[in-house]
Amino acid sequence: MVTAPIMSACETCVVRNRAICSALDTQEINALNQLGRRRAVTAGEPLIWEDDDSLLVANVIEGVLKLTTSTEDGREQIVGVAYPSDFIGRPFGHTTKASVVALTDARVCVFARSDFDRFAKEHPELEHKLLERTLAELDRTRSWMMLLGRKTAAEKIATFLLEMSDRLSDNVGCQVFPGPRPRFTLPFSRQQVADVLGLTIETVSRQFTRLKSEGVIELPSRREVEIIDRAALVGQAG
Amino acid sequence: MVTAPIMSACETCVVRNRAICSALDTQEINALNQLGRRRAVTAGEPLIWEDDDSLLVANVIEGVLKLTTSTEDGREQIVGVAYPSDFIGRPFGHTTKASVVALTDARVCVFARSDFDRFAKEHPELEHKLLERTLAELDRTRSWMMLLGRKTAAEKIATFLLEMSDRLSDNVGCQVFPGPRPRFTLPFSRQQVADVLGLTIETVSRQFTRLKSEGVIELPSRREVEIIDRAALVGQAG
DNA sequence: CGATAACTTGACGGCGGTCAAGCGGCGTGG
DNA sequence: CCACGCCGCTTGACCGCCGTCAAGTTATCG
Repeated sequence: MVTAPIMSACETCVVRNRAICSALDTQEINALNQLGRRRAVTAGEPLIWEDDDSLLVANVIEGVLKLTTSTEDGREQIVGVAYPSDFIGRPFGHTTKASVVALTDARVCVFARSDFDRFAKEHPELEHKLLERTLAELDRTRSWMMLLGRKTAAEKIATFLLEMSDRLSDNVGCQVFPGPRPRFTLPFSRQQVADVLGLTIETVSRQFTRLKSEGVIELPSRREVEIIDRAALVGQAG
Repeated sequence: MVTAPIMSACETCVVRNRAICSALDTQEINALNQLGRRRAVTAGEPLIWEDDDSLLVANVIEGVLKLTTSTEDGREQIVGVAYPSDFIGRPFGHTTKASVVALTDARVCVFARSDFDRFAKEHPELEHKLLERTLAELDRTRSWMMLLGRKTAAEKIATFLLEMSDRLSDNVGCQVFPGPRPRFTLPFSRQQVADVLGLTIETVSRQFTRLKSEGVIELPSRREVEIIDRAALVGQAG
């Protein structure tokens, strides 16, 4: 029986060239591959718990996950959303303050934090990628603070739909006509949209209905959104 | 006349061992010193404008600065606060989406972004420090999202006062009795407190008055706060 | 086809925003 | 030293957005 050449799963990984792994050459990525393992997470399944010892870090290969914090009395706020090629977890010696739960079925590439920390310190190029990613995430998070602190429900919904349109079309890869597609499937339930925007489920529902009745969007099914009048959304986004 | 030994200003800098510079040895910091310059910023003076080309990055030596974003119609949200030893600005090729304005008279150590970027890539230890700092800032920002999205005005104010108490006592350096001091001077006006918490100035004022009348805090002057009943604040922080 | 969860819709009320007036501390100038 | 004016803050009255509570409707799955 002929054995295939030794080759890590990384080399055929769909996010090989987009995740922080892109900083590594073949030899390095094989070394990293030894430390990690692939793992499937089904929709709704948690990957990391709030106030966990944060033993895990991971790259998202496929699917969408939410990062949340909660108050003791059960109020929840989604503080981040991780898409394919995103990095999740908290390296370098701190406990996470966010839970990570899969929104869709997902595949991730997980590492023990201690292993990852050690490997990263020995590979500055990897750390540089991680730094760029973290800086970008901080930018995004800060613009979301503006939304949470100062925008009305209508503005929040409009901004959210525009962002989803951008984000989800990014993940399509190559489109014949570039730019956000007018139609997409939300990875969020109504309650989760509310948790992203700091609203209640009823307010989210009412705003969706309003936009539909104004002819700005169409709602083919519960999870699908089609943007009919993008300019109107931009106008309402504040 | 006897000349003093050549020595960069960095070596006597008060944040030498706390800022990201602590990653560098004497020779390296002298090289970095060649690239930067010290600058005084008076209270209210801007250092970086929103949507700027982000030509500057800086370390805070002394004072407090705010990072803000605004909507076109003038609503403002403070998305971050920089204290001594904090790093400000956006390295690695992106425009900032936040303005930076001094809240108190401040001294910073500024670099052209391009110079800093180049230097950082050649000094992985510096990048590592910057990464740790950015990760910590992201954690803080995310917990602030919880506050903005899900907490009531009373909870916001209580959380804010506790955070200020922690932050400002940190900067005292060595205290005989460790732990947050019960009294401090706010670097914020009422309007700025409102901009941090996503409230209006009137609501902030009313909440302060309420806490005072409940005997939880004392307000010796407009900018000073004394925490009388810390447990009550913790209880109200949600 | 029924059960269950997710969502929508309606009625109502309260938190916090808006508008407006009053207060007070501080700096300036007489 | 005191009078004045300004600016930041406080307080009050009112109201609207959005949260709460409840009922009705639609998808989904056994």
